[in-house]
Amino acid sequence: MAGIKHSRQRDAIINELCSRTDHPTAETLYWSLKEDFPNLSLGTVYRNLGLLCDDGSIIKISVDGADRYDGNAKPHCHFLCRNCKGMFDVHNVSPFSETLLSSVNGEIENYSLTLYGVCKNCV
Amino acid sequence: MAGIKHSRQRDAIINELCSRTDHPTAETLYWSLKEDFPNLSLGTVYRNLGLLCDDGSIIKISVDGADRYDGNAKPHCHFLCRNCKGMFDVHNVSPFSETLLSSVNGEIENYSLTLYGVCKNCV
DNA sequence: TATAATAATAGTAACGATTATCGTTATTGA
DNA sequence: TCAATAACGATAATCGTTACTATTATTATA
Repeated sequence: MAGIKHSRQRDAIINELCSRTDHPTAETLYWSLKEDFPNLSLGTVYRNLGLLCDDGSIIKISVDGADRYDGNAKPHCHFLCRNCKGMFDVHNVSPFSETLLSSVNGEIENYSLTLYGVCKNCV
Repeated sequence: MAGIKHSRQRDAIINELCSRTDHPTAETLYWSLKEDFPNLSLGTVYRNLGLLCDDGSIIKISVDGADRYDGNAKPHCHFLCRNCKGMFDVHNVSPFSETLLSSVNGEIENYSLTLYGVCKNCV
């Protein structure tokens, strides 16, 4: 395999991201991994998240403030609570109606749907 | 009216934003308005866009890179071309199916749906 | 119309998130 | 085991955005 090497840090980053469903920011991941890698660098986290996004194995979600990452690369929707800032998956649903698909002037390759509101935990 | 004054700059900002459909960034608006307001400040653009978002008369769209603004505050979808970076409105469509609505653990107040792909202009 | 109160501005510094740089370390294939 | 080099940690630089402050413009009132 030319050009790509393994690293304990990269394995730990993807492992940590995929083991949680809270769509953490780079910095959140960084602090979680600090326990096992006391001198982990935030730049390393960003660099690896970028690489993983590029090869399509994870997803970056652009939101207000710091971007959040999702270890589940299969397209799906998210719900963002304006109270607790928690982001939850909304699975197994296609948001696209026939009318929507027919009114787009282009070929849809991907999408990002974020719903905003207050989650059930926050009443 | 307590606390709010008019300003030529604010009027021009909302006027410019509402007269175009390309979902400009703050900086794009800034340069467009520079002609009429040679010493307009970028901070003024940001401040007013923020105020207008707060009172719900415009919308901010979080995307990769600089945020984009939409003078049309009525919820609707967007299509972002990965080639020309153009952002187009997708009108008169509700993206929500019954199955989606029923699988959300909270009350939906708003949403942001961006479709990614290549627009017809870019083949 | 002049005046006083104050919201809004321009200019600029500061900030937070992210990316780039660079010398050192770890991984890998021979 | 060694050489080549990808990845790292530390940190500087960049970018988008917000905050600060002295000045200007708007507005209500006399």
